[in-house]
Amino acid sequence: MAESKLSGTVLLPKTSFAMRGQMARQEPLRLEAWARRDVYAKLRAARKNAPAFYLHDGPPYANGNIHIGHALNKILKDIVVRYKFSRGFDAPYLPGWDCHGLPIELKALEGRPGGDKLSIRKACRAYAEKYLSIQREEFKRLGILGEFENPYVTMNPAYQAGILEGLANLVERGFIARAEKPVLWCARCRTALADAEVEYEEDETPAITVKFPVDGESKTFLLIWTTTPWTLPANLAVAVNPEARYVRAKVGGETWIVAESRAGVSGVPAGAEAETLKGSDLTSLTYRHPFAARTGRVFPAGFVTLDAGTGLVHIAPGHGDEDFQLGRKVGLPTFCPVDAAGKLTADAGEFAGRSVFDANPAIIDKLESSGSLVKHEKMTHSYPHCWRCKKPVIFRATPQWFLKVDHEDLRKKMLAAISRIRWVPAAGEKRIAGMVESRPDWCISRQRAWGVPIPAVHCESCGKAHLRPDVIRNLAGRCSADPAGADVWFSDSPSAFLPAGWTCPDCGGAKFRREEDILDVWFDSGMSHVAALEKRYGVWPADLYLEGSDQHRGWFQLSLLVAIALKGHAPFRQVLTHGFVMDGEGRKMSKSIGNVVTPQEIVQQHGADVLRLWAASCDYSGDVRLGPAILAETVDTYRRIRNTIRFLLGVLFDFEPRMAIPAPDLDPIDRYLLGRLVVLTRECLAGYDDYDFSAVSRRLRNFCAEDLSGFYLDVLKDRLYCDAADSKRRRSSQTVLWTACEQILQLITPILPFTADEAMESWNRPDLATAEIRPPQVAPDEELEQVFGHLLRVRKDVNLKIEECRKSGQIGGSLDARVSIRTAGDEGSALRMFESSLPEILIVSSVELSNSAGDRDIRVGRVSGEKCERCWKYVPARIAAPPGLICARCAGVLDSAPGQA
RNA sequence: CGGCGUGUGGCUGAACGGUAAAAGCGCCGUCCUGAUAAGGCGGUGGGGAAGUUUCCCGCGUGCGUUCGACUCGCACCGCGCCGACCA
Repeated sequence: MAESKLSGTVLLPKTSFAMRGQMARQEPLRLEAWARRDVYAKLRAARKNAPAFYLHDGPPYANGNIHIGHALNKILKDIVVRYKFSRGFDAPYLPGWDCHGLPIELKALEGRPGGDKLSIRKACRAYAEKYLSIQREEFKRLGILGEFENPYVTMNPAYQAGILEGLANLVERGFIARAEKPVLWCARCRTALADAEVEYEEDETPAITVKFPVDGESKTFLLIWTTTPWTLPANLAVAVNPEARYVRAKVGGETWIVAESRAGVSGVPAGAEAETLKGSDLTSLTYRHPFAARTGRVFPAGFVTLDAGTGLVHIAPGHGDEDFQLGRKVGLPTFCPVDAAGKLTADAGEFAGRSVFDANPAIIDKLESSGSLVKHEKMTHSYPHCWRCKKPVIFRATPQWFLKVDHEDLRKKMLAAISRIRWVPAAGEKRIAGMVESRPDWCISRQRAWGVPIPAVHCESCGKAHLRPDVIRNLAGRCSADPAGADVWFSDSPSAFLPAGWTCPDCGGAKFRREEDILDVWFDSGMSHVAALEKRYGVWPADLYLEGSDQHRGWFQLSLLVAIALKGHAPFRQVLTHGFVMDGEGRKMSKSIGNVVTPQEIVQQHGADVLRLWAASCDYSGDVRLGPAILAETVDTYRRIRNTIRFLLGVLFDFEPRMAIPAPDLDPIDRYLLGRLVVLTRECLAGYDDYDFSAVSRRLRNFCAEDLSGFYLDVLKDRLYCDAADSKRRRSSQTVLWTACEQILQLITPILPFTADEAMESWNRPDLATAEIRPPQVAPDEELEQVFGHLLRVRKDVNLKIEECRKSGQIGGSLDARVSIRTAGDEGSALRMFESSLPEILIVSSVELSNSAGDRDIRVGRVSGEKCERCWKYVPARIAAPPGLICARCAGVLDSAPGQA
């Protein structure tokens, strides 16, 4: 057993860094250690006077467990934050949560339909708190670094105060106005409904075609069609498609105007004499309302289609969204003669007092008797119903608070600001600009319970609503002081917030009712740059916003809107967006398909670092994919990187910086690798700076696989294992390996913080965790790179020949090989320069080099001689050095250090 | 239906308008057993003649611009995000 004794003289890698990390189990322990050491605070302290980089967090909604999209988003953010720290920035990360809003209110309401506003709000708060805690733990488990113990929370009184202060400033500047807008309304529940609160069911309704007499032309009528006769009392106009073809058809002594393609179904007999014209030809006409004493006009509207009805659309701005939009565009009032109970009001004339659905037959009768009714049919179609009481809902205009997008040129200023922001990817600019251009005024009020109140007061005598900055600020002040926060608006009387003795400036009234509406949740989160970032850090604007691409319409836009209105500047300098997570085939993840991948299961199975590596590997500029195959690949990549680190740590077990060889004295192959390392670092830093993390992770993986495992480390094994421990050759390599290990650990830290930390711990290098990354300071050596270019090409071809030899059974391992190379030119001189190192570089036992007149020629055969029992190379003659027969080099090593091991 | 994106081998993904399938992974074969639940080396798109040397087709589909198109333009299809779904 001579060999086993000789094995003891070989310097094999030694490390406590395990080959398999068991990350799912190890990471939680590491998290505890981070919490104990408070690494986030340490990092911040280490960068106390450094330039800062503020990534401002977009608050997730505190509802449900986190999904893979949350994980992608937070991991990308954490990579940025950790990278910025490693480049010497102070990069605070203040996570936030969005807590108000309908989904939570609906959840909290489940199983407890009753309750007053304050008790509903209490239940909502408890619900949001619960999920905030759950999500916080889930985010922390991913290794996200930040102020998780003191996040910004939109339902916290201090934040609510921030929202209100912002609102007060907007009111003061004249951005907030009250106007009517149609909303989905349940007459039974007497409340506005959100889109999420309606369900569509098949319903039977009347469908009538009605004649509107044209002004100034006798016996000429516009034919309109509707399924909601009760909206006719609110009719103020008719819309036509300006591009469509219409006809004036002669029908029994009358002229009916209708879309050409709809004439038949609208009651025009086939073959009727007809004159065709364009929709735009109709837009100057006026008509008399069929039963109300007023006239209306015909307007062009792109939304008019010809797949139903007559091609002429009855417009009631108080009862339909498109009607409302058109009405606003052309200056029609928002006429809504329907009250909260769904009853027609006095403005509806003879139909006053009837509920809208009862009014239908009465109105049809009236039209019938006045000869205005052309057709009366029944129709079934899907119609919205209240999800609660299951009754059909109506569209009804009610007063709402708006933020005026064109006040003080806000829209123009937004567009100007958009062009000055760095959008990553660049397409984001076009996307958000298009949305801003076409966005309507922002309706900021919601008729719900769970949110920040809009502290307006209504005069009891004249009904006028007053939204006053001083009242808002009073409430803000109360919020800051009272743990109940904005609840005080609902628990206290409105006069408590008014100046003493204040009376209604319109009518002198002294009694006031409080506004019950709350703010849209987008107002909450859109204010975060002041209510969180600026309040907490005194910093404004943020350097970076980083969210999913859906936020172009959401958070990015509304934050921008609020910021430009308040401050005239964008709240961010750069905006980065990522796509959505699809399954392995690029399909949307859905429960019904069963292709949902959760971050929880990946973390549990493979650890957070694998999930982070996946996030870092994908090209997030579009949608990204995640499925079993992709996950398996990520796991393999992780292992490759991990094992390379493990080997580096292993071969550095007996090295310390004091043993380092000065740069000029390094062995050429070590200098070569150092050069590669410089390139690696530069490219990785450039990748990080461009937010191209997939380039970074690919570059790191390739470096580990190709430069290190495939070449450098493989070549080095002989000298690291078999040379004398403190030989210059060995120390030279270790000098560079040391640097390589440092660099790699620092470069992977943003992506694989758990693994990097584990390695630093095993290496006893806690200093690396807070150190800045710097490329090794070495001058590029082009000559050396060229020479190694030649060597690597030759090596490739030698390997091909070796493989042939192996296939034919002549040799097994490459050390069984003897290589002869005939070559010339630059390659020849490069090889000659390294002649004595060629066996090592090629990992063979002997190399003969000769000049070639023509093409390069490589031959490989079985080496003769005897195998050294220590280093396994073949030599002409072995030396007897108990316990075995070894080569001269090995004998020398054992002589100088007999106890080596 | 509209706006904005996106589409390259089994997977992740490269490619100034100029030789496509870079590189990696996976897979297959093989060596090693001193990185060992590791590591090295080699091979690996489809179809057709054919056989170790050539030829044809292949960057979602189809047109177009060009001497030349993965790259530019148009249309269509698939997928995704955001909206509009109505009188």
